[in-house]
Amino acid sequence: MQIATWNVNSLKVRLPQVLEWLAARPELTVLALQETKMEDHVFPKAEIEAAGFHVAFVGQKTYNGVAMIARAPIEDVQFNLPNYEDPQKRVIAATVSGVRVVGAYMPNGQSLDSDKYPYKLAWLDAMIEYLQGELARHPRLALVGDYNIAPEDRDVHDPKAWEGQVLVSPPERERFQRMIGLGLTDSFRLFEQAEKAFSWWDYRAMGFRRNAGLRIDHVLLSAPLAEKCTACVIDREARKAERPSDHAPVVATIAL
DNA sequence: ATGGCTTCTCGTAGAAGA
Repeated sequence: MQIATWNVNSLKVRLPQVLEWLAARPELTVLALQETKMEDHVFPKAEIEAAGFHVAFVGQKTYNGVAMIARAPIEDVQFNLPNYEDPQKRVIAATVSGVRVVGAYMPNGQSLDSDKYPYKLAWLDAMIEYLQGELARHPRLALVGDYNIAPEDRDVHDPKAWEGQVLVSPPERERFQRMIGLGLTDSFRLFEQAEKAFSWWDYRAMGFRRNAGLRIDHVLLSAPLAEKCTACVIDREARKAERPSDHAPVVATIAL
């Protein structure tokens, strides 16, 4: 099976790209989307189902919003973190083909001196606590999405320039490592990868052309899945599209 | 690249993203 994640930065704008991308990947089992930026009553459910997919979603106007599109039924859907009261729609979890898939749009944090930074850290703490229970219930678990954390300096185009900034700060990275400590594996690092491999590039300053990016979108796998993972790739081609999202999809292949 | 795009909105400027 293949599990993918993609921050589409508005599904309204990106729906045609998403459907085209899925059509070109018949092996793809489930795709988690972030930043759909739409309320549920305007979500393009009918279009996605007409294309032959199952879909589940939760969103809000302007910000956040997550969804899951799959070729197999999407079962036992849960929205948001049950242990964290939050009006922001950032989490969708469901079982697809026997795998518990947790799709998350983790907070950005804005900057270290912003109110959004302590929110980010508290949110990540709640996610970690939630994952402990989920991993106990679901041995086959994938945590996918936009983490808004570049785990290591090699995930940053210019570590010196980014030092101490949000997305790379030690408290954020420590929380990423705590997720790893729960028994999850960063599937991307199971394999030899090109240097300077990123999943997000700034729209400004020719970020993509200069490869001035960050690797902040991840597919983390529990041990039974990591053992059977045969590939994890970032699809840079999607970032070359007309009107692209600033994020590229990440796809993990698991021999299940 | 020092914030230079892109998206959104009770819109036409400002906030937010990362």
